[in-house]
Amino acid sequence: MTKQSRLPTGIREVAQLAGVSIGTVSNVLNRPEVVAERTRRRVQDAIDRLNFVPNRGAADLRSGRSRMIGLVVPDITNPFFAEVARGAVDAAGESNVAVVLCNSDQDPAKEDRYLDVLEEHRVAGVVINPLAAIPDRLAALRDRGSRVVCVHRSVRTSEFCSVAVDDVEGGRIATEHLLSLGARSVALVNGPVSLRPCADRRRGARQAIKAAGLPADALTEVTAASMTINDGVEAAGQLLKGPALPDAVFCTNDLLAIGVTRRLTRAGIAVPGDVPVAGYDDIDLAAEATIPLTSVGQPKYGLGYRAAQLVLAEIAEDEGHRHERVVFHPQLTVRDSSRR
Amino acid sequence: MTKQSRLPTGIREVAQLAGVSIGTVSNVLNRPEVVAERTRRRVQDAIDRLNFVPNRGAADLRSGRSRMIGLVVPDITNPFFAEVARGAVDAAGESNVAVVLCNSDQDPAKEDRYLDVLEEHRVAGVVINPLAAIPDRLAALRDRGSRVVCVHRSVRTSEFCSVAVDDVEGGRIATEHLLSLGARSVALVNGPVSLRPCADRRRGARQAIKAAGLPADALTEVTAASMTINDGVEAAGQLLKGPALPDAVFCTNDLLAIGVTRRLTRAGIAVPGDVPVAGYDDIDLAAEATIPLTSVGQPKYGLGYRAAQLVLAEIAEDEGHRHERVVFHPQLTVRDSSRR
DNA sequence: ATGAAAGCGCTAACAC
DNA sequence: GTGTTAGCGCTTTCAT
Repeated sequence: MTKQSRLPTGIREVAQLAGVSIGTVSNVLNRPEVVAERTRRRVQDAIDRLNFVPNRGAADLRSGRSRMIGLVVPDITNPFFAEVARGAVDAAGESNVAVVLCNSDQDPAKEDRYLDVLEEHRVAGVVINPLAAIPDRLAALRDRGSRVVCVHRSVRTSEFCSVAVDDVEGGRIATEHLLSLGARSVALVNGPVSLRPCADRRRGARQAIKAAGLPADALTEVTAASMTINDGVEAAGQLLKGPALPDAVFCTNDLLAIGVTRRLTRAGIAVPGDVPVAGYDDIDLAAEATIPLTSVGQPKYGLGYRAAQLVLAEIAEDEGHRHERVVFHPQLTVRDSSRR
Repeated sequence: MTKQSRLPTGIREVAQLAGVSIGTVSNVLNRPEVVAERTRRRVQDAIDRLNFVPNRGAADLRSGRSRMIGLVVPDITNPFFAEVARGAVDAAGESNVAVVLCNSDQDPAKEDRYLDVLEEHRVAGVVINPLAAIPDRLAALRDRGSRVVCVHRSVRTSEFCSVAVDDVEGGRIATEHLLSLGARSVALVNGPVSLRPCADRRRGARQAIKAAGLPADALTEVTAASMTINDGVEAAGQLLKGPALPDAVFCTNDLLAIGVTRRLTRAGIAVPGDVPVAGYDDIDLAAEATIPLTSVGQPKYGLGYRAAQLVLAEIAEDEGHRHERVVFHPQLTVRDSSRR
């Protein structure tokens, strides 16, 4: 361990020890190629000996740049957003950019408070999963100099870069898979269609039915109030009370699917033997369930990673930037719940 | 939307519009009580009209303070640390302190790189789940002016504040619970005892056995190479091959417990009827398993929240601080897997 | 109660 | 190639 001087060592002490000016030290820090090899080494030695760590805040202040971005998610405790965060932090880390984590909790007031904090810190950019109603706030943020990219929520305007995954496609491939198993009728166990993802996934399911040449009523719908395992159990109850069981069940999230599977199994209906089931999101629980669940996965890590990349690129481009709308493709993982 | 001046508005433009000096503006920002009500209002008006947002970085630079802390966890994707992070971010948020998220990935090199970044940003403090070997690095960080508190890992020295949960106690209460069900022998399905938590939980289990007046060999041990569901399945296989089944099984994590339960059930052994099972960590999967799992839970959110509080307190105390070692108590949640 | 002035640690022209 | 100098936007004495 090197001896520490009590006062934080700064660029000038490095300069003094190396016998150069502070400007030169700054140069070896930021544009090493411009300084003579010999001096560069001497300065580097001083830096090492003094254990000097440059003050990024001071540099940022002076240069007008910033080595920080903000990440605003509803809740880092949600595994989906934990993955997104991981991707974003990794991407930022590669450029030595720090990520400030904010949880909006679906609460506009909280979101606003955190955006204020990010603004005060003059972050170079923000990756955000925005609440529906906040486009103006985001525009203001951008006008203040922070680049903004939206993740996993389609923004009407093309004012920002955004990255999302195609839910219509997800609904389609899940349903196609079920149909490929020979199903002629499928039940859609859905959450509130007021939620964009639920509406989109349904749209995809309908497309698949239609494309298969089946009548529209080959797709029956059960709508759950929310999207928990218990809601799935209840939904399956409805299915069981109906006139005829569907040939297959597509649930728009995994918890619903697990609930449905449990209820069906308990009623003596074999999954997948009698009725194959597919879910959505591919949460950990899907793979680890008693009957491993077929599910549509989203490239969560990729979402975050790409979003951070976009924001970093936009920062680097420094004016003259065309917004990009990246759309990822969901991916179907077939497991026992739909294996014949 | 208020009109934006193209150039970011600063304290001086506020001063000009309000007809006061910049010093006064600074005062209404930081010590409102010291400025006359009338002036305060005028300045506040100007701030609002100009939509002025103070530059925290500049303020920090000048004042030597900092409104940021770092959070270093192995992996935010791990639900345990996601909860910890949530707690830390919430606590920091209450003091309007930004949290920079870092994932060390159990990789000393990465941890080191992130600590460098935090150092460059001159964060006021760091909440960290440190790798075993890094005390010196932490000391250096602290000497550089950042307060450091360790979370969920006992640090030998009392050089830092730390917050952790008592694993010995956790092992004890789980085992006591199993014994209270009438078990006279229990199998401990453990991970590598080179891991501190595994060793501690075993110690707790032994304490419980001893306290119940049972011979030491009433506790049999199976050690798994790692701690997944599959390892649990295998461990249960060993149990089944043994001369006699134990009266109960305590697994030092939930995945092991789920694997054990599956294997036992498949072998016709009823859980909890024939053999009650308890796990550890109380992950989501525990409650949602086919047979909901009894498990020892840790106050993850609390760990993070308290850790951040400690670091903020230490920052505020500004010298003359006695390090605190906070120990949380684990809590047993009884579910079907051990319900008679 | 307010204003004037001196920096915080660094970068970026610009001279030499 | 290197040194000088003027700030970045703000806080903080110290006068007034």
